[in-house]
Amino acid sequence: MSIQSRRERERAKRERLIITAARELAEAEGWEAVTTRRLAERVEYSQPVLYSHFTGKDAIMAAVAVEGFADVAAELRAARTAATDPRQALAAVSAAYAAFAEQRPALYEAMFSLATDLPFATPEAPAALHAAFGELREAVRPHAGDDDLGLLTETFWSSLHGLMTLMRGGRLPRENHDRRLAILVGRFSCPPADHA
Amino acid sequence: MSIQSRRERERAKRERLIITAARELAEAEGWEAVTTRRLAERVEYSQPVLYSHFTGKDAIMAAVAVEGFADVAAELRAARTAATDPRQALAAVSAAYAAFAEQRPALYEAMFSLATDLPFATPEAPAALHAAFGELREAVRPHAGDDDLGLLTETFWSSLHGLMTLMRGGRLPRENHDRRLAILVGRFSCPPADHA
DNA sequence: ATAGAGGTTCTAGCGGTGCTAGCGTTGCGA
DNA sequence: TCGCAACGCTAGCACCGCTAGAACCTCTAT
Repeated sequence: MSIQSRRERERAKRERLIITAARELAEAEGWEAVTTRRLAERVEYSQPVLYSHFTGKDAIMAAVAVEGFADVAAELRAARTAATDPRQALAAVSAAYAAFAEQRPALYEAMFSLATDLPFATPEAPAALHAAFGELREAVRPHAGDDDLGLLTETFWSSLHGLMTLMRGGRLPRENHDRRLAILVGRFSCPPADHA
Repeated sequence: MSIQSRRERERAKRERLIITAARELAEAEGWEAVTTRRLAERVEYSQPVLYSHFTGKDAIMAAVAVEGFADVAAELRAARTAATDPRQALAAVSAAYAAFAEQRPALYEAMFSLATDLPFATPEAPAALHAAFGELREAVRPHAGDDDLGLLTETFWSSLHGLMTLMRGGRLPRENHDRRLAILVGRFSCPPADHA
């Protein structure tokens, strides 16, 4: 019993080691530099050890992504609770989201571009993901007007995601990023009084 | 002179063949199935021939992407000019954009996710790209209010892009796509009367 | 007509990828 | 102390993008 539990502990520790090594390597040199050989070398085990913990490279990236959801949820929460009025809260949360994507590009990529088999808009999705989405939803809530809150949050989140993805891919010039963000917040914090 | 021009014609024809073969293969099986070996086999030449036309696989994808810009520009234009009032025009253009992304996922991916070395927001960008952006801009123009038209268009485009990428990646459920699109159009077709 | 020159295309291979079969070792349990 | 099971390793598979150099084919000039 004791021996087995010790082994399980060591296994879990090694699994954490793999995840953080993958994350560090990705943040330092990008995901294309994260090969199973380099990752194995970094954790000082052979390649097949990775496959005793994860079904494949995708699963490792998914594990890194789950870490990221917890991080972004915390930062969004901090931004939202520090704000005073609803409009400023939306702006602050947007800025926090953008800063996260900008400062941790590889992590962001794992969360929203790679790791395609992660469950998202279902109850099976990681708790941290629900937490992050919840922060966005609370920031959006005062601006819902007649719109469905969940769908509005998804739409706003998509807009933020689009801005960050296109900017990182060189599709949008970096210089006017703040102004674009302000425009987005302005449009979403204007609840359409009447749709007629 | 004649011989040389014939050779150039044949070369150009073969280049078109490569591009369309890459596009068809990508649309049929996704870009991960487009390997230089399979592509070469499909055009019935050996691999090195590809490299006598393009600097690498990235350049082939970029060529496919440029084709896509022309296509999407045409469809956006058709949607915009068929509309009667500004609000409906914005909705129609959005729907056309979404339909394009939905029906040609591989082409869309080449345009906006892969092919990272394409010049975008500069005069050197492909003419078809400017045309596509121009269609969006004209659809957005009546809704600009106090916002800068160019930046507003970029922001709106980002939102559309975010919706489509997240949906294609399984991050958003497909079912409420139309409602999200309607929310987006509603928010952007409501020019904020006062920012105070 | 024919030999040579030049350009074009092919075969073969390099170093890398994700992943895995199967062997050798190690350390626990009887 | 000995057998066995679990574990991690070496070695290798099929594939990737890409390229050097040989082979071939066409056009030119004698």
